[in-house]
Amino acid sequence: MTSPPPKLDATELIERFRRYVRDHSLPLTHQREAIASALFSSTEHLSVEDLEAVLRARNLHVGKATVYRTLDLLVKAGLVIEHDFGEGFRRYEPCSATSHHEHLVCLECGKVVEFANERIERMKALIADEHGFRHHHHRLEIYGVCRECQGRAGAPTGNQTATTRESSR
Amino acid sequence: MTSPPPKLDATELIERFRRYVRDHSLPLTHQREAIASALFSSTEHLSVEDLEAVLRARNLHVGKATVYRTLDLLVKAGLVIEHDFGEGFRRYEPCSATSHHEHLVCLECGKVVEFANERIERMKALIADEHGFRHHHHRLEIYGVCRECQGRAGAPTGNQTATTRESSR
DNA sequence: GCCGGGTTGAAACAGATTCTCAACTCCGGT
DNA sequence: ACCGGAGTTGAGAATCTGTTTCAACCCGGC
Repeated sequence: MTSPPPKLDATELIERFRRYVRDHSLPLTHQREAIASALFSSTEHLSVEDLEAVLRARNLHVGKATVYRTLDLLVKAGLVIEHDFGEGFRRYEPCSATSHHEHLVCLECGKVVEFANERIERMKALIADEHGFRHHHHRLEIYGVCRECQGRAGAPTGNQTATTRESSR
Repeated sequence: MTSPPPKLDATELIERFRRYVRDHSLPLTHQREAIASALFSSTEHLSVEDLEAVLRARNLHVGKATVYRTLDLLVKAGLVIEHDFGEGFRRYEPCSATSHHEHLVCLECGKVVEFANERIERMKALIADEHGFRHHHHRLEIYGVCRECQGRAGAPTGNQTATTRESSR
């Protein structure tokens, strides 16, 4: 369909993390490596819960406080991007090679598709400018129903109501 | 800079709310009127905490459960829009006359400026289409520093305190 | 005024994230 | 290899937003 989103590979990201930690004279602990490696080895948008599952599957026990602290560190290091899709918790994504991208979120199955659009990018800078804002970052998410879920939902009109998967929060 | 965002005025909104409640054979309680009126009388994006402050200032005691329930009702009635600016809590805005708009958020002082852009609107529909999504709604926020805060910048110490209410989350 | 269903509010609860603090680990210097 | 101290860890408590519970109460039709 479009370009498959190419990520920096896990080892490269780990390498950068080691360098960051060293350059800031912080200790490089097993936990930090475990968390970074677990997150970098995924191309998904992981929640803390997801991440803990990965660690558990690798037979590693890491306290949640440490998970949160390390994620903050990774974000600060610029190696991980934090997302809030309005689910009531955050998701984390390894920093991808593609400069910047937006997200399409399926309301039925939760699938997240990434896309980039040069024109929207430019327009945002323009709008910020118009209003005298110094642009820092932005957030664009489109919520809808993906092709697969549309097929599955086939029924006539009034499913407008039935569609929502009503994330409690 | 562009069009000033004209809101439906408070009395009109209250009127619609009364109609909605009546048409759904729900009781019109004092609490509901108080909450609706407090919210409608503001043009800000109020948090629940803000709203409770307004009610307190009017010497009205309303339980928070009722505040949340009434806000849900107002959202369902289409008279109020719910926002999540990633602060860890939600904000509510009286439904404006301008069909749809996006938000510029100042990272320093928290000011929120609204804007609408037809072209971005169209582009979003297009992108959803491209990826086979049935567009439901979206969310676009641009974060930056407003003109006033830019001027104030450079200065060392924190007005940061006075302005932002620095949500921890 | 009576009745009954919907509403209210205080408090308990839930889920995500942060804080606390004693024990422990990393790592540079020896 | 050993020391020491600064930084980290983890279990649990605490916090924060938001929801649920449930007995008492109000609205509105009769």
